[in-house]
Amino acid sequence: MFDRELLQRPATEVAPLLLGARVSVGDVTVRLTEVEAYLGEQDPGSHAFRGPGRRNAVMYGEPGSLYTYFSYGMHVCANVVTGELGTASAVLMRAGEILAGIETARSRRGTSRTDADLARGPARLCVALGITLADGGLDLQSGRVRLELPDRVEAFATGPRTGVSGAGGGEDYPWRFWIPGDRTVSRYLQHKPKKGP
DNA sequence: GTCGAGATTATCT
DNA sequence: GATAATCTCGACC
Repeated sequence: MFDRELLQRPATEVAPLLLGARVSVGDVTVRLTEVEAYLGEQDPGSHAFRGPGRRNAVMYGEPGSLYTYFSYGMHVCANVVTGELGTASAVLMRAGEILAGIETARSRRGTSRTDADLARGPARLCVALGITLADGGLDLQSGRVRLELPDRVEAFATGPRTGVSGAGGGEDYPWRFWIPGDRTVSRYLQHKPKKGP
């Protein structure tokens, strides 16, 4: 199913609902196991914090669109745009489990050894699905990239965002959501225990 | 299995 | 010119 009204809610509410959702591109289908919420201009960790720009314009647009961006030069990451028109909230798809088209995904990601690695991480997910910058702004209901929401809400866990530099990371923004116990959840996002006194 | 450091380019100031 | 919502690789247990 694809409920656009559901996607008009703030990213922090939509994010847990996207867990277990299926994303399909061509022959490849992925089940989302980890996502992260970004609340636009009120969120210091968001690309939209400093206002609209060429890169993040899609985030201000229709909920249910695909927002793609380049990070660290070589990597592409994909978001689902949420919130009402004019708000810059979005949910970053961080990891997933390949349900179909695993051979296509494998051939695109020659470096992965295990199947669990194929879509573990935002950039890997995009490579496995074949999402590029050219797919940014597409409609997730009718475009090349399809999103299908789960029938039932999965059990989920929350935690602080990591990978966000400067303000916006840490415990003040516990907007990371994942399915507990899933092996496709990125390891470096798990709680890092510290050896302390 | 886990941990730590380096690479690389679109986008914005 | 600085910045970044990351990945890969090598070293170690």
